[in-house]
Amino acid sequence: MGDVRWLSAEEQRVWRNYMAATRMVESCLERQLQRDSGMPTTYYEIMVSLSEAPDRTLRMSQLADRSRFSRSRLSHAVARMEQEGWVRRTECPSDKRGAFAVLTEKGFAALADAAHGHVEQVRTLLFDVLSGEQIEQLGEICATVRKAGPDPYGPGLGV
Amino acid sequence: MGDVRWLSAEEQRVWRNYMAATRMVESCLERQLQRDSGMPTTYYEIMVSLSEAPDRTLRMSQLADRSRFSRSRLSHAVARMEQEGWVRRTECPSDKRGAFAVLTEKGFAALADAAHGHVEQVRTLLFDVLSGEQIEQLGEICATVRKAGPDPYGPGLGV
DNA sequence: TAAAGATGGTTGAGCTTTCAACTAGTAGGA
DNA sequence: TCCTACTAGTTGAAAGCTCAACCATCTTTA
Repeated sequence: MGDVRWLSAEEQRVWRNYMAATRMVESCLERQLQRDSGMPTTYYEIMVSLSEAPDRTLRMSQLADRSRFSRSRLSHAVARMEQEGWVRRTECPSDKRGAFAVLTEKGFAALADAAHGHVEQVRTLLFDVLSGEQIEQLGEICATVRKAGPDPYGPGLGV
Repeated sequence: MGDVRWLSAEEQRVWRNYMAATRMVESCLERQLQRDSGMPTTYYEIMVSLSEAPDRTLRMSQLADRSRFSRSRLSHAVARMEQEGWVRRTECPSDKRGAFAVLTEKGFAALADAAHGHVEQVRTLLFDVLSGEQIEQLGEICATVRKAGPDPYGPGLGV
C-alpha cells in the first residue's frame, strides 16, 4: 500500500457531488416505485428485461447477465416475484439443469402500470434539469466509465 | 395514461448507460471496501463524516443529515459499529433525548487504513478514465441534479 | 466409459435497510 | 401548572442482498 494518489480538492468536490447526486436519484426512484407500485427497482428491471425478450422468456443465467445481478440475487428475487404472480418458472427441455423465467400477463400489466410513474420520475430528476448538451455529455461520460470498468463486475456474471 | 412523456431513443440510451455506469461504480466500491477492510461503504461514510467534525463527534441527527441516512438506518449502523469498537455513544447533557456519536481511535485507524484502497478504486473507476474536461462536466452535471432534487437531498451539508 | 471438472441454479445464514411503532424528553401555550 | 404537540432516537419485524455451500446435470478427457 505504498503511495496513494489522493484526490485533489477539485476532484473531491466532483466526487462528493457525484455521490450525492447518484444516491439521490437512486433512492428517489426506489422510494417512488415502492410506494406507487409496491416493487423494488430490482424487480422492475428484471421485468423490463423479460418484457423485451422473445416470448417474454429468458434463461435464468441470461436474465442475470442482462440485469447484471448475481445468480443468487436473481434466484431469490424471482422466487419472490413468483409469489406475486409476476413471473413463472418453467423447465428447460434441452438442459435439465436450466430454468426459464417467464413474465406473466399479470407481471406485464404490473410493469406497464409501474412504468408511468417511474419514467416520469426519471425525467423529473434527470432529463428535465439538464440541458441537451449536458445530457449528451453525461451519456458520453457514462459510456466511457462503463466500458473502462471490469468486464463482469459482479460475481457469478459469466458472459 | 396517454400523457406520459416517454424517453426518446437517445434519452433511453443515456439512461441505460447512466444506470450501468453508476451501478458498476457503486458495486465495485462496495465490494472492494468489504473485501479489503471488512466494512460496507455506509460505515466508511459515517466515519468520514465523524472524522471531519470537531472532536470527531456529532449528534446522531446531524450525522444522519450529513450522510443523508434515515435516523433508523444510522441508529442500526452505529449500534453495529459500536460492537466493532469504531464508534462510541455518549449522552447529550443539554438535551437528554439526544446522543452523540464519537469516532474512536480504533475507528479512526480503521478509516485511515481503508481510505487507501478506497481512493485508489475511485480513481481507477472514474477519474483515471475521464478527461479533465469530462470531469469538469460531470461535476457540473451532478451539482445541477443534486440542487434540483427534493429538499433533504438538495443543499448538501457535507460539502 | 468412467472420472474429473465445469456449469446452471438454488438454498440458508448473516447482515443491512426500511417502515412503522414506540419511548422519552422538550417546547409552547392557556 | 397541565395539556398538547413536536423532536431525538431506538426498536423489531419483514424484506432484500451477499457469500459460501450445495445438488444436479452437462462436458471433457483419458
